[in-house]
Amino acid sequence: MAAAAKARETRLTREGILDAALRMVDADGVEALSMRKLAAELDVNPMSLYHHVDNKAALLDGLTRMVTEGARDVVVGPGTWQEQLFQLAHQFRALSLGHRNLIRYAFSSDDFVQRGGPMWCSLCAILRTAGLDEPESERVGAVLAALVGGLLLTEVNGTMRRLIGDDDSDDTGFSMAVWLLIDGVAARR
Amino acid sequence: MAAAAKARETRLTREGILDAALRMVDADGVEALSMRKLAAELDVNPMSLYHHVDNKAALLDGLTRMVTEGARDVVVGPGTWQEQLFQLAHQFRALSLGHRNLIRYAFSSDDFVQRGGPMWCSLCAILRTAGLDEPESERVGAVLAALVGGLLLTEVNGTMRRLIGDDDSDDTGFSMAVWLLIDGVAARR
DNA sequence: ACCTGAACACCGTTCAAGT
DNA sequence: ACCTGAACACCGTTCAAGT
Repeated sequence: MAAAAKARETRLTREGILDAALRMVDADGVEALSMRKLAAELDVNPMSLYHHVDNKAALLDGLTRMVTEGARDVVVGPGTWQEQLFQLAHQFRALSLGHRNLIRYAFSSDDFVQRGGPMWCSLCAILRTAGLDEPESERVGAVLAALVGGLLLTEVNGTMRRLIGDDDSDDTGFSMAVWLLIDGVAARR
Repeated sequence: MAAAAKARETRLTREGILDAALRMVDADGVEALSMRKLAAELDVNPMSLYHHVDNKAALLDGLTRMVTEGARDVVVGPGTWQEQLFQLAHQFRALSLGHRNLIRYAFSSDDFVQRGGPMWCSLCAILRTAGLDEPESERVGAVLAALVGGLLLTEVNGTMRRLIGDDDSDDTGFSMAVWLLIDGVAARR
């Protein structure tokens, strides 16, 4: 109704929808997100959403796209390739922990780790400075991306915490895993 | 109705429900499983299911329990600890690929890899024969269980296939990852 | 162009009633 | 003890109507 529209400070927008949806997912998980509750949150008719988003699947896709965009500009400082790899992994960890519920969902579907995506590229770059040749660094980069991706899931879904007692602040399990990977890479040089 | 009950060769049973549910999940994924469709498949009133299963969540839980039970009796032949680790990983891979849809769901929730579970125990045993002492083999075992669990998810959700071209029959990506892990373990001895 | 209400085809689950 | 039908409170989404 016009009253509600006027009550909102601004017109309904795709960005506003995504923001509200992400807040809901962060708070209560993907399964708690419904088009109808989202509309209620925005004080809007459920059907209004469909003017800005194709459907619920597209909405969730937009959400993961939005969050993984944040990985586009992770940057590692100077240091040995081991230190760089360690830093990189921890940056991705921090990013993932910021939106655990969404990451958990996104990674169980298949498009979280992307060939040519930020994670994959950063890995390959570091591997080349480690002394791996071009084709080998591509192969190892892909394998490592998969391994780190899987590792991140064990962080966001609580497996790591259950197995090691690892926590958002205590990252011993995660760090151990990353060092193990680094040693594995070292054996390939 | 009595006719339907008589038409069924046997009375409705928890096991029969789980079997049918697993078939549906294997065929079309967890999201395609509904209590109502499952009941239709079994030629039964939807509500009859609730006499054998608490609710849908319990049903899915029972399903994962059923499938992961299969891991209870994986066995590795003789050989070096490296070969044994390699074998073990591949057995879990085969097990996972047999029920990709369910595994994908189970692992995005948090109770797929269990401390003291079959995967974790087998890993620890092998690690001790590799020469790691008791506490170290526990730590490394947990980390490795998380890593292999994550790796398996990249197999069932198609990430590995996308990154490497790995397939059910072609396991180059998976094998590379496992060897990298093995080398990482070797560095810890 | 954007928003809305009514409607459709689904869900999981409770509860009282049947056998 | 097991099964059932009706009912409740939800879903996502389409479509015709409003501004």
